[in-house]
Amino acid sequence: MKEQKTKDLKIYNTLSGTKEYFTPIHDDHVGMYVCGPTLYSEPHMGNMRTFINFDLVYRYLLHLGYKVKYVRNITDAGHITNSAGEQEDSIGEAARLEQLQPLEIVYKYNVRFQNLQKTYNLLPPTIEPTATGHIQEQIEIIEKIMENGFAYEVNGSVYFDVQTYQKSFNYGSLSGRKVEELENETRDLNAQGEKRFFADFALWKKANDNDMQIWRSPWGDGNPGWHIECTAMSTKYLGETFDIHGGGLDLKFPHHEDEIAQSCGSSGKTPAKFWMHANMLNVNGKKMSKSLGNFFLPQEIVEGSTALFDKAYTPNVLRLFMMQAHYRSTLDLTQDALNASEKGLTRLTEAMETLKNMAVSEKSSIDVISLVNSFYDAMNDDFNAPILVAKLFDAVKKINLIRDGKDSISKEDQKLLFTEMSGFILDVLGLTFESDHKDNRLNPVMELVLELRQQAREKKDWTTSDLIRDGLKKSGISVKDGKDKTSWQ
RNA sequence: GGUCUCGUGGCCGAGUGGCUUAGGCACCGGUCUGCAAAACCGGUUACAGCGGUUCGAAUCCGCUCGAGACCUCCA
Repeated sequence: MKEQKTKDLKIYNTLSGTKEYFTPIHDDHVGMYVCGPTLYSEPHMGNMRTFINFDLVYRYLLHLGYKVKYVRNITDAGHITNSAGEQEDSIGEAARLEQLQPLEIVYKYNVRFQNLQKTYNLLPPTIEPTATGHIQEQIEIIEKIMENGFAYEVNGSVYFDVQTYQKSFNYGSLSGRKVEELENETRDLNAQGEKRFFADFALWKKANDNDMQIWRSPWGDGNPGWHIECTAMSTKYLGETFDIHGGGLDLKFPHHEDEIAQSCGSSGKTPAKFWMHANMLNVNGKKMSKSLGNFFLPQEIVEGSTALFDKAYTPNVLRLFMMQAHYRSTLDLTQDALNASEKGLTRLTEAMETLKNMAVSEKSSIDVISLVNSFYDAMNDDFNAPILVAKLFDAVKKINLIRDGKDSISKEDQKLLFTEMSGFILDVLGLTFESDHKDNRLNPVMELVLELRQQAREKKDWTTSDLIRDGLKKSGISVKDGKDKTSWQ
């Protein structure tokens, strides 16, 4: 089934602005590069959304049977943020604030980031290369660009020469910008500094006196420009051209545009066939961002320690919530929406339990094949996870109807449906079916308490049974009387 | 100021020319239950406004209003 589904995958390509059928460059091998975090602080939930979305992409490609090489970089070298070199680099600034060395900062936040990946059930990329580990590769790419005449040195710094580049290539092809219009768009025209042209960007920046990270180069001591690390590392691990390049929408311009320029300027080739951009996570309609201060830390949400939410949510809830919106749409993070996903997750989980232990019939009254096909069709349409989730809930409704005897399912169909639903829920969406009852000491106690209540109920001693129920309620445990047995949560 | 995107029912959020009642949650009705909750089934509510194209538009075009993103570090 998967083989015939593989060729139907369509991906929205930012380069063309349309959905295109996806065919890997090398048979069933896929090369994917995604821009990772700059580790000057703990990644917030907005950052996580992008990583979760590309985790979905990675997981579905694997599910289809592709062999995927997934490279996601760690930016551990700070970059001077404007061309005049006035602002401190982000990592250096954090290092000063926390009175640590830059690599201590990076290491500290990398440990947290790795933990977050486990918490949110992100599959580890094939490689997570660091910028500081690839300074030499970056220098070599810069030298190639200079050899090709698309860069120039000024006073120990090297800049990409956009005007010369324009004669052979088209700067702005990804973001749909035109160089001649860019000048009018630029808000700050005073930041030209040493550059020949306002749109030129730094490939290498001469060290300042207060720089905490400095490397040697043919042009003297300094540090690499903002965009060159991605070009160096994607080239090293995936080659000059590879299948998919992903990142947050806010990196489209100038970061990804400059990556394309650097690749074309060095190898003459556009690096990726498909460019994918994940949209932003919003809070009250505004992009979650560090500078606005409207961010939640992924760990805080799980711990229930955010000021805006009055309770904790599991990583599963957050994942399902994000999967209910398409990766190219903005998504508003609200407590109501999280509550909705939380309830939905319970329903989905319980239906899977029902399906697993379901009584089967001779024949099916439902069309399992077309149900399963709808899962693939959803994901093949540019990874449309919200449609997939909707189809899964359609299946949930069927499962419940079968359980109630209003529909029936054959043994083969039951097995197929369970396998496919499990595959999509666990492997593709990355959810887990962990039990809520993790406390091994509490479990036997609750069993005992509920047994006592059951005995009271059998004696019609409602006073005692309600006393137990209400008492548990006060400690946050709700009792659910099912048809056969009583459960708790 | 420039470029671009979006505006769907109480909330989140799919859909992009003609039955999608998308889906989740909430709400209402029912089943179940000692009661309540839970669970399950069923149901209601929409396409920012105005105009145009079309046999037909939430979907295409124009205008108005509103929101957001990028142009500076950003996932």
